[in-house]
Amino acid sequence: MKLSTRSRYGMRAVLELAIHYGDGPLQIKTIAQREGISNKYLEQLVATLKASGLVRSLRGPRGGYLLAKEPKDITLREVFTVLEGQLVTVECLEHENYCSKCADCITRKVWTEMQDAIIKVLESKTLGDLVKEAKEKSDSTNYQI
Amino acid sequence: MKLSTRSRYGMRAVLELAIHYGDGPLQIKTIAQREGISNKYLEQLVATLKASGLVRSLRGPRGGYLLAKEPKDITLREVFTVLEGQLVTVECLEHENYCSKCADCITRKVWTEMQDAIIKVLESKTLGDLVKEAKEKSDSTNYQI
DNA sequence: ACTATATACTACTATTCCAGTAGGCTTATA
DNA sequence: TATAAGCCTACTGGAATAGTAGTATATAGT
Repeated sequence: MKLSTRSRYGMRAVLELAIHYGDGPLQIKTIAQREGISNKYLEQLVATLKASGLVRSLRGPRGGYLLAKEPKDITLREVFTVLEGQLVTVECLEHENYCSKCADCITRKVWTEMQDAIIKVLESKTLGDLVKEAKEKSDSTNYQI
Repeated sequence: MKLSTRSRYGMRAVLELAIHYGDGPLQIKTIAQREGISNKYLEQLVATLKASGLVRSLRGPRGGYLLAKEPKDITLREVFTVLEGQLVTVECLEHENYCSKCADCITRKVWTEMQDAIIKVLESKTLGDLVKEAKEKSDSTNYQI
């Protein structure tokens, strides 16, 4: 059960957009450089985010990407779901089929609880919260210098 | 983020062992048949479980597998960890490296919380609990018949 | 109008992991 | 000693991951 780079890179990129929310568009190459991610690969990830409506873009020189909503109005669950496809640990959680195996149904309940726990964490946080954390962090860093 | 069949099959197999704890060894083919899993594939999964010490085996005719401990003394976390390798969503949660990227560290904190939530769920349940659920379930089923 | 700079779109690819299959070897019981 | 179990190793098709590459398109500034 590992997170793919999709989720990790994607979440970081979105956080960058959130941190610079209100400063005009941010370009792929800027984010990619800053986060040490492949330019072209990130382009594809961001395309997914754009398709979902979470992010919008401006083409041409001085263009780039922006969050479509305020950071405080975007939960991590939204971002994660877009990046990771669906937040489903087992298929049968979605397709409500009849299930003949007893042990299967019991364990399925476990997976459901696991999934709910994940959702709860992601739902409880917005990009705004992360931005705040990031700001606090850089503040304390500056303090030490 | 999908569960592999390793975890799902493995957990179901272990639950079978737990349900029949005290009844002598249970054979691979029995479990595989009962759960609709490939015989040979399950054999490999159970081998992992045995290597971890969670399960022990008896060779020869009338042999099979048994839980090494009482169901009530085995948490789902133990089982899951053995099956899924490590319960790590991101590498850097383990390898405590210096991390130069700000957004990375912030998101990393999110992944940590997510992982902790998963662990909490799995740690709070033992195989004994699942056995109880399974028993209750089959009881109520019998009632209806 | 031209040019530079950005996104948009599509196709390809190497590598790894998943989910098995196959088959011979070893051990213990009846 | 036959046979029924686990033990061990190798192989394999297919899908997903993590990219790379190249071209098309839009637009801001000159």
